[in-house]
Amino acid sequence: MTPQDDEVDRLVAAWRIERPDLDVEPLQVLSRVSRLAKHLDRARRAAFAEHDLEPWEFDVLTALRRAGKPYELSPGALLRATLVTSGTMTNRIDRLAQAGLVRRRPDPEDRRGVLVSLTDTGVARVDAAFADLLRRERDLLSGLQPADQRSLAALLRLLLTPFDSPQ
Amino acid sequence: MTPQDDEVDRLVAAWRIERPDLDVEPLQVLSRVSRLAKHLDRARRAAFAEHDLEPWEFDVLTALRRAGKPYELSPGALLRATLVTSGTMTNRIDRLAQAGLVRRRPDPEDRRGVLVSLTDTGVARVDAAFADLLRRERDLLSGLQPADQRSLAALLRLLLTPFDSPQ
DNA sequence: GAGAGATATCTCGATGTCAAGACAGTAGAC
DNA sequence: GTCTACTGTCTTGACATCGAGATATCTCTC
Repeated sequence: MTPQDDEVDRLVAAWRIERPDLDVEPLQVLSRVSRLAKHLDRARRAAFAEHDLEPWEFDVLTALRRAGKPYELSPGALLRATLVTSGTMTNRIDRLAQAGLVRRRPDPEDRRGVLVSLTDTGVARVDAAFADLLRRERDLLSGLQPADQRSLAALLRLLLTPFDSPQ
Repeated sequence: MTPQDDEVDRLVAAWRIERPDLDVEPLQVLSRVSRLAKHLDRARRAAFAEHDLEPWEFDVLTALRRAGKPYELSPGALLRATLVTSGTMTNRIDRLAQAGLVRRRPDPEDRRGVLVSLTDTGVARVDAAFADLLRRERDLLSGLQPADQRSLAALLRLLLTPFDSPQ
């Protein structure tokens, strides 16, 4: 009934020997978050490959899709949604437009601004990829009871709130 | 007593409106993991900047430090510890060696192999940066009771085990 | 002991990201 | 109205990463 050790257990054990003077307890949570994210990235990449999408393309397209009709947001809104810098977002939009998945037009209300919207092809692609992603994510979570999933989500939310709520 | 909403709550709510046909529950856990990892990366970058270290440098140095005296591992062991590709690891070792933080020598037991070890400077730098990182991570976790931290770690371990235990 | 396949490391080209700064346009204070 | 500070987007150059493939060595089988 003892749970199986993972890499982080080994890592923490090693630190306890090498630096017995330090309290390495925080690693139990935060190293797991980082490592899990890295594994998730790989799983996502594999899932999207079947739909001819890169993870970065998917991130932008889903942000637009979630916005609802007419599936249109400013680059600024997109970079806040995806946690990348403005230079990165410009580059992403350029390539998505070139691939025919999004369209750019000047913002009629703010002449500095631009509005980016999904094309029909873009909507279709992101819908298919998203359904597929959810299938795979459900699979990754299948080791957890529904109640455990909810506790996990709640605890993670506590950690995330300080980052997400400005100030 | 209702917990504060975070970005992921907003994201999930948006999906429920746009795609009511899909069960987006998995996002509650996995999107939080990804977003948290992204925020963590930034926090780590800031912490290491004070010690003149990049996150990738820190990752390699800590792997060696954890190995214990004589702080020596093969590039292969290092890339398994850090989840990067072999080309990346070669590049990292090159630059760390150039910075005087590690040393490379041929493996006397396997002529294909190489052994990488920390220099004294390397040990000192990683020890200082690690102590600092732990301080900051403890701070990030201060919103959680110790018992909650343990549950969170245990739940994350369950998700991580399938990735870490080969097969 | 010869051959086949596995392993360890490195090389190279392509690419996505970031940081800093440029530029145009907006908005608030006086 | 004008000035100043701010905002939104884009440009540029540097750089870390990946993936595929090259090379050398080891190991197992026969």
